[in-house]
Amino acid sequence: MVDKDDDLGLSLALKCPEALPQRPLNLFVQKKALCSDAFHASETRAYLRGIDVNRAPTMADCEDVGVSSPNSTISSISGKRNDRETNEEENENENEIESSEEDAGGTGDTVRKKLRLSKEQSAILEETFKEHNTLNPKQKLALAKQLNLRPRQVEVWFQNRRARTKLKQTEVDCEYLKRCCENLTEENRRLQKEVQELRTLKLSPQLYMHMNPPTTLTMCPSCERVAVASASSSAPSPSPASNPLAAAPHFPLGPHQHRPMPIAGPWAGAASMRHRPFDAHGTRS
DNA sequence: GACGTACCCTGAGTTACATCA
DNA sequence: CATGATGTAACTCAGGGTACG
Repeated sequence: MVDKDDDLGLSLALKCPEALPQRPLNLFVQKKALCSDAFHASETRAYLRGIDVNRAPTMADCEDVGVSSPNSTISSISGKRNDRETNEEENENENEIESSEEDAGGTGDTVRKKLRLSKEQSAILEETFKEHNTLNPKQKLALAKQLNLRPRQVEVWFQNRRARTKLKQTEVDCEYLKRCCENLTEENRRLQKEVQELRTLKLSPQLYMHMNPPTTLTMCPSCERVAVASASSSAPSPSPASNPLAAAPHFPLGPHQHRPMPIAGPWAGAASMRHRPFDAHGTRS
């Protein structure tokens, strides 16, 4: 088994939250020992009712009574591989704890009490989690001993803590993506507006009739296209109007400027003006 | 080496209790 | 005091990895 000691800092770098694995429902997968555990679940719960978990755990509370998920010692006790080193240590830990028959449900009442970890316990758990967000069995036992909790409780705490961390990271990522989306929307709006202004200019003959006649053809170094009328009006290639983001590189704000070209006609003028700098009102500078 | 089985661990989702406004 | 919202301990289930025969 992989030793988790050296793995995992605190950061769960969930950089792609939407890529979370989708679980296919596979009813045919053979699962060991789960049926019996599931079967006992309700009994277990009923059995648990009346146990005060806000005290030091007792033998009666411990996993070997049946209060556990399939991960716990229930399945491991009969385990083939029998990492009994672990279980022995767990039992040893559990044996330190006094048994309390009455707490174990003498009344048969059905109340699942819930442990509230003390501030000190929480602080220690948090500290440990910062160091490594998963625990190997030895660490788990040591921590359980230190906190006077059952190993299972430490295990559950780490599971839930990882889940919370991941959830938080997902929220952060969502927020970030939301802002990206807003920025892009704003950029899109701005470019659409720019296109609209260019179209307006194109339809105003007096604007371009007074232009100085261009003397040379120009070519955009980015797209390598000469600003020819037919190309600008009918070519299917991306234009600022249809794809502002894709066209953005063709509208550099800095050194990328073009000289006018000697083409007559409204669209020709517009085509050449396409690469001319405009002020905020869409007029030529 | 491939295969089947048993076990262990973890993530995801859910439940239920405790606490607080 | 009752109630809804929220936080979280504990649980169930499914899947992946490993050991072993």
